[in-house]
Amino acid sequence: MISFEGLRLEEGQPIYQQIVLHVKRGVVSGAIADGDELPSRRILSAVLGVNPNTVQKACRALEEEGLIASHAGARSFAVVTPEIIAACRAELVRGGAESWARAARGLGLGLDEALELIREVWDCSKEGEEP
Amino acid sequence: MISFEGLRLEEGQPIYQQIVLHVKRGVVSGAIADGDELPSRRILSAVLGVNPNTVQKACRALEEEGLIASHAGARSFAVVTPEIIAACRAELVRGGAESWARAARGLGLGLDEALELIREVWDCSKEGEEP
DNA sequence: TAAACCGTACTATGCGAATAATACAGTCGC
DNA sequence: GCGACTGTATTATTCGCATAGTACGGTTTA
Repeated sequence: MISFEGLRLEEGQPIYQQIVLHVKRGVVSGAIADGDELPSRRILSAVLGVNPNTVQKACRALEEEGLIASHAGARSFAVVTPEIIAACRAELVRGGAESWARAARGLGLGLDEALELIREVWDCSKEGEEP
Repeated sequence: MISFEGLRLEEGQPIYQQIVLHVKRGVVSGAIADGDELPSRRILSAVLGVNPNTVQKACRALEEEGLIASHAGARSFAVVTPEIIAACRAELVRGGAESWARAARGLGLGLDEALELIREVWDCSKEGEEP
């Protein structure tokens, strides 16, 4: 069963996108394997404290991207292939790195400064991680 | 006069926040100096192709943060102090670095992999820069 | 088979962002 | 002083996100 315990909803971004992102992170980190079952729409919405329609919207998006498969009437389950893992990894890590690098360059940072900054905040980012 | 030529509006984020971000980037990169005049709300809204109220909302936010000063009836101008530059720099670069580092760690990357990824996308981010 | 669960769809409502169209008062240059 | 500009405020409308409630048909399982 796919876990949504670590999902902390934040405002400023659509909830259904945060749910999609949580699944993609799980796929990339290996927490979600091929064939893993999703909680039902109703149960997941109760767990997250959001509306079932919001969960359904996220599931619809996930199915359109091929990350889950839904048989009307039965539980949905994850579809994880090496191609999907690679696609999610590229989207999540590399996409974020590119946008940050572009921003840093636009702000006048050099490569060495950027690398040093990452080194600094890397240790900082260790604090506050869940056990 | 503060330039907004390089501002390319994207959907998915409130326009007024993008305007605020553009000004902060200009302050950090040195493109905006203390006392620089802003285009009028009406002219800027025409240039960006958005509603004057949206520009006004951005200007209101900028004034509340102390980045611009507005005398009712006269042109607004930028207020750039070393403290403001430091604050903007911290908010823009370090904030982005922290969030990306946290995401990369959550995805199972190590520091060395993260640094290597930044090195890769750094060259990639050079392409597509405006002259 | 029948109850309990599942995915899916639909309409209605509230809210914030953005748009649109004004209106008013203060400042500047002639 | 006067006209052209400025910042500021107001109301109404549209759109996407989230909520709320309900309904239908398929699947599972006891």
